[in-house]
Amino acid sequence: MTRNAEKELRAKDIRPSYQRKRILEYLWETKSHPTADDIYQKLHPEIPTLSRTTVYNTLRLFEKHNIIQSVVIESNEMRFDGDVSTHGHFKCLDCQKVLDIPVKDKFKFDLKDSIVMETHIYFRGICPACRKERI
Amino acid sequence: MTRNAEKELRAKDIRPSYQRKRILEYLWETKSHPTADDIYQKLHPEIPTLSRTTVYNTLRLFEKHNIIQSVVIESNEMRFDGDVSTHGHFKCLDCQKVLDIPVKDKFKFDLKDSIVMETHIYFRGICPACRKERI
DNA sequence: CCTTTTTTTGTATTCATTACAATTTTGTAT
DNA sequence: ATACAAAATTGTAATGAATACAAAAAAAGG
Ligand SMILES: [Mn+2]
Ligand SMILES: [Mn+2]
Ligand SMILES: [Zn+2]
Ligand SMILES: [Zn+2]
Repeated sequence: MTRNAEKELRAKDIRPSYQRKRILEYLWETKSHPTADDIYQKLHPEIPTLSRTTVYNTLRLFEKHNIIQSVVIESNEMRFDGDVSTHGHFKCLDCQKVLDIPVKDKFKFDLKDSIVMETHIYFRGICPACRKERI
Repeated sequence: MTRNAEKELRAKDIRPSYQRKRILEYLWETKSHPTADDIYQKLHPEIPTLSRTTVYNTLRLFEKHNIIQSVVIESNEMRFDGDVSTHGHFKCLDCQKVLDIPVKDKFKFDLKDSIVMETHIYFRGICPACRKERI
């Protein structure tokens, strides 16, 4: 099942420009949780006129429409995720990668008097690959 | 039970200067999860010579020694917490306050191949007080 | 005292993000 | 196709939290 960026953008009343389509497609195909600049660096060769501002604008637009979500772990880098389902993240302090962590939704918090709009769970530590390398 | 900042700093081999003591005491007595600048604004009248740099330096030093923890919810504001126990946070999108949320540690994630050093859980939404005001 | 080490301070710098205005592209009607 | 209006993109300037740096002040140990 391969998703259609153009259709999904139209469904949200967002004009499917080439830049927007490629940014969305890239977020769908990567699991690296890239920063805005990562996305710019990746797409710039393919779209030579691409501007960083467009990347930032597009990401903000997509997030507002719940097409993507931002992942904030370090205060100096906002990462983006094409998977908007509630799931956790693991940031490796060694290789700096951010990995997905499945979250069992059994886990319920007692926030009865609040309105919860977003749930964020993340861990920091050493990922399996880096742990092995340490022997 | 009122904690002694001077003693606890000495125990970690950190010289208990007046600035350091007051920053730590303030983080213990407030539950607001202040930013570095909040702390500066609060203590500046009492310590007229206080520098923002000292606040930043001190917070970084304290975090490295696990005396405090930083709470990152928005990518443009690092907040600080004198409570280093694992607990969740709730950021109200209305009044902008960050509240503590008790986290039952029954909740276990299957991260068997990783080394987990930090666990962070936070929510975004509308806090009980703001919800009431909305009638 | 004097000397060395540590801490604090003010200023300069960095860098991710946002603001803004000009240019380009797209959509629609003539 | 052409003309015009609306929307998207772009480059540059501005913002602001955090850090780097070096000088000044304070503390420690004789
Ligand atoms: Mn993810
Ligand atoms: Mn807290
Ligand atoms: Zn790793
Ligand atoms: Zn509120």
